[in-house]
Amino acid sequence: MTREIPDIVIGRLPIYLRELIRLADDEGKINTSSHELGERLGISSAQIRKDLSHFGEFGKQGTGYHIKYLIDQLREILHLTKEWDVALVGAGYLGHALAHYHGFLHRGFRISWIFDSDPNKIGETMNQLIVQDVSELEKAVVHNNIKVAIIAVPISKAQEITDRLVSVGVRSILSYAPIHLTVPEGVEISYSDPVIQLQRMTYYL
Amino acid sequence: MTREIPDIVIGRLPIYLRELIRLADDEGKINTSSHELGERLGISSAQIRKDLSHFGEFGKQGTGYHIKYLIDQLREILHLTKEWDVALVGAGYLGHALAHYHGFLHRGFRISWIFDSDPNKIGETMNQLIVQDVSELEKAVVHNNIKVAIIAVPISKAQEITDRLVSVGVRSILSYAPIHLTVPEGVEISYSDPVIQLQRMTYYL
DNA sequence: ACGAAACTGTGAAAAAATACACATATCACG
DNA sequence: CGTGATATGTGTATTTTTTCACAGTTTCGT
Repeated sequence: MTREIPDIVIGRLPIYLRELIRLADDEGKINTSSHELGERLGISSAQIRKDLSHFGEFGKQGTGYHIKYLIDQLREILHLTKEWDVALVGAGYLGHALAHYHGFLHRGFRISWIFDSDPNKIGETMNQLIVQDVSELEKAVVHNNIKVAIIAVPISKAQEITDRLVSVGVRSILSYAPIHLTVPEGVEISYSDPVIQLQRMTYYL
Repeated sequence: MTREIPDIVIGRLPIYLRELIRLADDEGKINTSSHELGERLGISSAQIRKDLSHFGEFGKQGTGYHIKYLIDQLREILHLTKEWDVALVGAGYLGHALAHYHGFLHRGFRISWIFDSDPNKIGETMNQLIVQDVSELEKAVVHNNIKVAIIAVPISKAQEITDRLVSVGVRSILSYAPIHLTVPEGVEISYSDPVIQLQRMTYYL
């Protein structure tokens, strides 16, 4: 049972989780089914059941899933039972937007440090946090045992910042720099480049 | 040859394009190979060749690919030979960051309109553009024949804005709202939710 | 108490995506 | 001019992912 679970399955779990929370909190539902969830997400019910079956049996035949219970299970699977401290590198427009984003806190993450190299930005306050000199990066990451970081720096600095983060123990990186980054085995990286997404879609236009 | 090309293949083309441009512009290279490109992107060379072979024969045996030529071909395939006007809906922190992002212009997109519903934001200037009342959305989209939009509004308004965009002809939507949106057949949608990406990675922590 | 309806979890089948491996072409260089 | 090194494009094999379809459980209404 606990063999290697496909990455593609892991990638769908947060989407299930997000929709389940919406079902529970916004619509006050208690139970749901793979069919209902799939309908809402544009995913087949069989796929949802198969995905969940990698981790255990969370539903009940005839009844479906108890939403709160499934949410708890998914949170455990995804290691979201604690709140992860996140280091944000880059305090430009995007860093600013991320610093003020309210969506992290209820979903398992807290931006706890913001770094920049621009002397004009260092010392500035962003949503309660003071922008730190990026030269303090390693010290802060080690000292606070940070495992998760977000990179919002220019292309030219992205690989260097990545290397520095990895060197002090960061193992999950979300990068907004439009460039492929090289990381060692065991470090997860995820990209967000709006242009890549738009370009994919214009193919169909 | 011109049968249906898998979406997953289309999704990789912009990544190839981005790296090729980097190879040409930043490193001054003239030629490359599927091996070199794959090495840099963490993709197998066979996959790159197979992907490209869906569209034609762009390389030369023994030599590889002429970068500029391949860039041009990819731009044609992805319909990036013209510049797409983009409507940005939502002028909050994120909309602000997107409005100021310099990465669109050289890669085929121009944010041409920004909309918001907040009277305090309407009329404000953002990177040369004046924030418009969202009630003008339909008129502007139709009048300027806009096909591409970016949504940076709260969850509660995302589906409504999506429906309105679609109703006036928008067919490619990039949404930053953390919610699944329903669109009719023939409309492409792409999501960006940093939390989903982070949650996927914490599984491995 | 019982039949119909609504579900799950899962082997097995089907489909899709990736990797292999090789015939063939080009180039550099002696 | 010939040889070795380097590459492509692609048919085929392999692997991965998705879908099918059904036995079995639960609930509900009567």
